[in-house]
Amino acid sequence: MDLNNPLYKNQGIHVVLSLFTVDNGKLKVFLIKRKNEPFKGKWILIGGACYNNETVDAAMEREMFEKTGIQNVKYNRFDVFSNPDRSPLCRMLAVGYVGVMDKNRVKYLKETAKTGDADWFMVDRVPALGYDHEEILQAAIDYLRIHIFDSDILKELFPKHFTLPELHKAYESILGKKLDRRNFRKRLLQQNIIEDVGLMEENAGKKPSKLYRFV
Amino acid sequence: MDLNNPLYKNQGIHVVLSLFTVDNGKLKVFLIKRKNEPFKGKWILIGGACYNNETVDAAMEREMFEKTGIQNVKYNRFDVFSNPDRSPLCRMLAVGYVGVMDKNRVKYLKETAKTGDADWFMVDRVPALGYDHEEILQAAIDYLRIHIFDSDILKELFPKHFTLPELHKAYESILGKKLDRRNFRKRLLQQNIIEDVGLMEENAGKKPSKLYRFV
DNA sequence: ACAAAAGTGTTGCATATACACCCATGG
DNA sequence: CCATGGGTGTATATGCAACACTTTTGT
Repeated sequence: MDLNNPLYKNQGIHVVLSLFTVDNGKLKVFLIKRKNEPFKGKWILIGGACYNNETVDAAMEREMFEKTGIQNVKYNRFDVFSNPDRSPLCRMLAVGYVGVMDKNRVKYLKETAKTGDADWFMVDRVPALGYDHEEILQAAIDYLRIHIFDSDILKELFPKHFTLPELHKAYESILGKKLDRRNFRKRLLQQNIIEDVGLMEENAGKKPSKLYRFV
Repeated sequence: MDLNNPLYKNQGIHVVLSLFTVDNGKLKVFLIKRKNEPFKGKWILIGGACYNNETVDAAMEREMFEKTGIQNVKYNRFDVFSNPDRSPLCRMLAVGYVGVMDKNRVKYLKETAKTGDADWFMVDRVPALGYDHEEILQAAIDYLRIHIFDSDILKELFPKHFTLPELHKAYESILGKKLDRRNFRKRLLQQNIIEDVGLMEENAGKKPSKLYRFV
């Protein structure tokens, strides 16, 4: 294999993270406004180049930490995006990830060297995105919906306690449809991924709910 | 993004195909003996570099055609392998694929510029492989076993007709366990991916089976 | 008629869905 | 005491697993 063969010279690897949260019963995604070319002024997903000494997972964790200040959260690698023209500078392969977290824990800087601004957007009100990130985001949403019940990917959405009605609303907003309250409860409880904390909600203005946590 | 930044210079993309067949009731994988460095003399899976003007799927189809003479078959992309040291020459990311085909249709050359030899190996009698291909192969086998019932990936194993007992044996050899004949038949038939041809097996030395084909 | 393998049907279990009632709180 | 929303149970349907008998061929 010849390193200078123009057929496969100047290739690179992107990691791209679709980071979701549920805020006020709405599924939102974290976007960053580019300050530099290419796609200056456009919004994009969290992402960047994978360094030579990193696995793609390590690169994604580094990007997540740099852009959100959060570490050690669960994420899922879900697909590869390899259109040769997806990045204008050189041929970049993208590895796509899905992550979910509590929006209040994300501490992003309004001004950094590479990013101008950052914010959460409702997934049905997303602006035009740079690169092929609209395609990647749509694939990420599809992946999240398919795997929401067979993965504890929502763990980080409630880092401490939560009530089942809260979790129920989160599922409904992600799936975009209603789920029966009672069946939802049974299903989650017999999955053994959540447990009763033994405490109750307080001052809710209604009958208090039990508090649960992910195990 | 700086194209000469040593942090992400000289990266490349491999596509790696674990091509399976079922021969004499045994699951086998297609391996090629390397004729050149690196890993000269070692056996490896089908694979190669992705060119700059190709998607990874296109690169995999090209590699499959170059190594087997077969085109237009179903394959599944299943994971990414990104250990920085997985290839000795430079940092190469690998995209893993699974494919299945009729071994008699594979026309490989015993001598080519890049490969010395090629053969089918029973998956539990595989020699030491070059690169990280043992890890990739194991992941491919796991993927094949998990997805054998929810995909028509076996279509190419029987390009023309087949009997249900034949298909049954193929499933058992891939999964490495027994499956109930009657439940297997019901399950396959109600998936609507196979159909009765209307003909019968001939001269089988036993009660003839109906012939089916994939739709 | 017998051995070998193909073809078919029934039953039970587990999981998911549909659905109705009671309970605790704040006002 | 009433409105709101939380908590629980039961009946039904569907999918998968366990299992036994009949049929067709070659010898």
